[in-house]
Amino acid sequence: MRYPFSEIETKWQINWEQNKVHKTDFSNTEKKLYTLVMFIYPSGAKLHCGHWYNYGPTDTWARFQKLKGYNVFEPMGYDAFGLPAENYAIKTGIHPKDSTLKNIEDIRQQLKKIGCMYDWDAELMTCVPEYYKWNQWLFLQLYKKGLAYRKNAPVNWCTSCQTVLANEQVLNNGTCERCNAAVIQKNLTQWFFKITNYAEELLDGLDKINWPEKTKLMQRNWIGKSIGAEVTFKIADAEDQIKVFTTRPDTLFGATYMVLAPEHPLVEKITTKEFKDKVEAYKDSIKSMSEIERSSTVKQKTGVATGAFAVNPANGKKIPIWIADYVLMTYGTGAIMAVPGQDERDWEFATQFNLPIIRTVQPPENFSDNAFLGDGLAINSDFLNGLYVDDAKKKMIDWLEEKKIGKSTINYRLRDWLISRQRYWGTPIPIVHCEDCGEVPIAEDQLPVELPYEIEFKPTGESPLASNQKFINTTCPTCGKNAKRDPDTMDTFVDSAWYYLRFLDPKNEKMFDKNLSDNWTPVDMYVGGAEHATMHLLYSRFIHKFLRDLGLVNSDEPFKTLVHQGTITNNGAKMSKSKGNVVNPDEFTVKVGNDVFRLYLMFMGPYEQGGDWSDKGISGTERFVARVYDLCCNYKNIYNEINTPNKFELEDLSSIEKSVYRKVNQSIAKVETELEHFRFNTAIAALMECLNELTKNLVNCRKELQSYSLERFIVSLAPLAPHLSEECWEIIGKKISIYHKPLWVDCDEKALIEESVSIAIQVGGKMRGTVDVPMNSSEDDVKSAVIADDKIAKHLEGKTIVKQIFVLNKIMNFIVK
RNA sequence: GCGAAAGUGGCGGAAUUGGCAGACGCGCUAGACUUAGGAUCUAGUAUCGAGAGGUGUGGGGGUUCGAGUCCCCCCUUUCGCACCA
Repeated sequence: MRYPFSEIETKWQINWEQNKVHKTDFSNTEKKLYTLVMFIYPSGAKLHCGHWYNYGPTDTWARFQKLKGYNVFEPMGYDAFGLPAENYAIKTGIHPKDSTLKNIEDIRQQLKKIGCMYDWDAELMTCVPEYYKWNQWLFLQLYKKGLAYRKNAPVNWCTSCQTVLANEQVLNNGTCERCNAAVIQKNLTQWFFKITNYAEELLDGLDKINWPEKTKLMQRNWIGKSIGAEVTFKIADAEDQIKVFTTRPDTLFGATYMVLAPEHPLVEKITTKEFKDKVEAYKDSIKSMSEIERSSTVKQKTGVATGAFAVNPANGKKIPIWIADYVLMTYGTGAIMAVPGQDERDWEFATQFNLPIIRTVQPPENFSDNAFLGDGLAINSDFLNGLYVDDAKKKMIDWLEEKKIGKSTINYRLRDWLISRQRYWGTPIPIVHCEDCGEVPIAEDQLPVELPYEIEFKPTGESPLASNQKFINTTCPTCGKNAKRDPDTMDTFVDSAWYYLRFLDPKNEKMFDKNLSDNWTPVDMYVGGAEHATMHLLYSRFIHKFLRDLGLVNSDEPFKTLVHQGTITNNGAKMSKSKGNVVNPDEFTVKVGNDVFRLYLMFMGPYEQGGDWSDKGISGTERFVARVYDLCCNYKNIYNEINTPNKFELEDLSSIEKSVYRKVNQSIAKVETELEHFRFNTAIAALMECLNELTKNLVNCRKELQSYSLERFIVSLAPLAPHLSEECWEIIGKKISIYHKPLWVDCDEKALIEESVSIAIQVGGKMRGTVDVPMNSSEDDVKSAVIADDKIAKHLEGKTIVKQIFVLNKIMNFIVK
C-alpha cells in the first residue's frame, strides 16, 4: 500500500497541537535544554529549501533530546523589521507592516507543516510595539551608562539601501552585506553602541564556549587585539606632538620617518608652505578612490612628504613626516613610526621614496628578504643591543615610561557598533533633540515610541520618519519647548541581539522574565548560518554581557554551543529571491510528504557541509518511508498481542533471531551517537541497514522479538521522521504519542559483541582474503585457519615466512621471502 | 599575498587509534511479477583482465609489515583575512 503521507501528517499535527505535546513546562528545570535556531527573516519570500535545511534537522536533534529525557524548549519567531519589506513597499506601495504580517501568516503555515516541535505559545515577532519597546528600553539603559552615544564620524553608506551600515555589515570587497551595492564613506552624526568597552571580555569569553573554531577565530580576528606601546614624538621646531601606536617598541631606534593618515588633523597644521600644494593634491586624489582601491594590498604605495620633521625620542634624530593612505585614520592613532628594517610595508615605502633604512634586529646569516620580522638580537639600538625582541620590548617600554613619553598599550581593531539607520521599518530611537537641552532621552514610562503607520517612502537618504510631521515634532521632555524626535531607526541586529530571552515569555510586561532567563539561559544549542559570525553572534554576546552587568541575566554568554548548518546552493549559487534561484520546498512536500523531504535533506550529506541542491536521490528516502510503513502494517497490533520483553538472552535465540537482535541494538547505539553530533546522514544509513535486516528476517523471528524490534526501530526513527513514526507506533498497538514522555532505549551491550570476526589476511602487505574465526582468536588459531584455507594458503606456498604481524580481531600479515 | 578546511565510483557520500576502501542511497544492468512499468521484488554494479591476477582515495615523493588516514612538495576548489602599525 502506498504510504498516505498527507492524511497521516495532518492527523499527527492536529494530535500534537490538541494535546499540547510540544508545550514546554518551564517549571521543571532539572534537565532543561534550550534549543534555538536563528529565527526567520520574513523578507517577502516564503520558506525555501535552505530554511527547511536549517529547521528540519535541528528539530530532529531537539526531538532526539526530548526522547532522551531532556525538557526541551524549541521556539520559533520572526525577525520582522528590516529593509526588504521597506524596499518592497517602495516598489509596490504595499505597507511594510501589511506585507510583513501577511508574510508571517503564510510562513507560519509552512513552518507548521515541517512538523517541528515548536512551542507556539512562545512565538514572537520583532515589529510590534510590545517587542521593540524593549529595544528602546535597552537603548536607554545603554545611554544611561554612556554606552549609547552620538558622534560625527566617517561612516559606511550603502548607496542602494540609502542608509549607514556598521563595519560588520560591509563585506571585505567594500560592498553591502545585504544588497552587494557599493559602500562609500560619509561624515555623519550617528548613534553608536560602545561594544569596544567589552572587547577584552568578548575575546576571553570565546575560550569558554563550545563554538566552531572557525567562528571563534573570525571573532578573534574581528576584535583584533594587539599589544604594544604608545610613543609620543615631538615635532621638530614646534610644540605639537604625534602619538603613534606600535607593536614593536623595540625597533624605535630604526624609526627613520613617520607617516600620518591623510585625514589626520595635524596634517594641515604641520605641512610647510612648499609642500602645501602637493599635500592637498594627494588628499584630493585619495578622496576619489574607493575604500577597496585604497586598501588594496597589490596597489603600489603612494604618499607625499609634509616638509615637517619629528624627533625620534630614542636617538634625537630628525626624521621626516609623510602622509600616505596605507596608514588608516580609523586604527590606532592614525599615525605610525616607520621602521623599514623590521616592517615590510615600511620597507616598500622607504625604498620607493629613498628613505633611510636601519636594521635594529640582526637577521640570520642566510637571510635574503627585505624587512626582517623574526626574532633576533637587537643591533644599532644603543641600550637594547644584544637583547632578544621580547626583552628589548620590555626594556624600551620601561625606558619610555620613565621618560614619560610612552607607555604599554593594547589596541583593538573592533569599532563601536553604529546602530542608526536612515530607514522607516525599524525601532524608533527614543531620543528627542531639543535646541536648548540637546539630546534628551524619553522617560522609560513613556515607552514605546511608536512607529507611525502613515509614512511617505522617499529613498532619498533622509529618514522617512523625518518627513512625518506628527511623529517628528514633539516637545522636549525636560523643558517642554518644541523639539524634534530622532528620525532614525535602529539596526535590526539590535532586535536579534536579545530575542532568545524574550522567547521564554514573549508577553512579559518586562523586557523578559528574569526568573525564567536565570533558569533557562544560556541557550544550550544554537543553530544558524556561519554568515552571522561577526555580526549577530558578536552583537548578542555584547548585549548579553551588558544585561548581565545590569543584573538581568546570570550568565556570561548567550549561546553555550553553536552549530552552523551548511549552505544549500542551487547551481553553485546561494538561494535568494533576487537571484531567482530559490527552490520551493512545497513543490516536493506535496508530492512526497514532509517526513520524506526532511529525511532527504538530512541524508544528502554532512549537516555542516550543505551542498548543491538536487532532487535526484529523493526517491531513496521515499522508498525507505514506504517500506517502513509497509513493514509495520504487516505487524498491526502486535504489541497488544504479546508481552514484549525488554531484553533477550542471546543463547535463547536462533541464528536468524540473533542477527536481528544484534542489528536492532547496533542501530540504536549508532543512531544515538550520530544524532548527538548532528550526523544525520549516517544515522539514517544505520536505520536503512536495520530496515533491510528487518524486512529480510523479521518474519522468521518469534513474536516477542518482532514486537521488540519494531518498537525499538520506531523509537530510533522517531526524531528523524516524526509523523511516520507516530503512525507506525500506533499501528503496532501503542496508545500514546511517542513524544508524551521520554522513552529512548538503551541498547543491550551484550548484543553489540559479535561472536565471530572476519580477519583480513595479507601476504607481503597485499590482501589475499579473509578468514572467519571466533572473536579474540589467538595468533596461532588464525594461522591454522589460514593454512586450512586453500585460496589463501597457496600464496604462502614455497615461501619462507620471515615475520608475521598479528592484530587481534583485525588483521594478520605474513612477510615472506 | 596570508591563513583554514576540503579533494574518494557515473552521482550524493561512508570508513575509532594507520589495519578488508567504496557503508547507505541515487543511477545503471539483468531477471521476476505484470496489459503496461517511470510501481514492487530479486541479483549485480570502482576499474583493467576470459582467468589467475593487476591497478585504484587530486598529482609527485617519503615513513611503515601495512597509508584515504601520518610527513614533505605541487595542483584545484571553498571559506576567512587582506596595508590593523
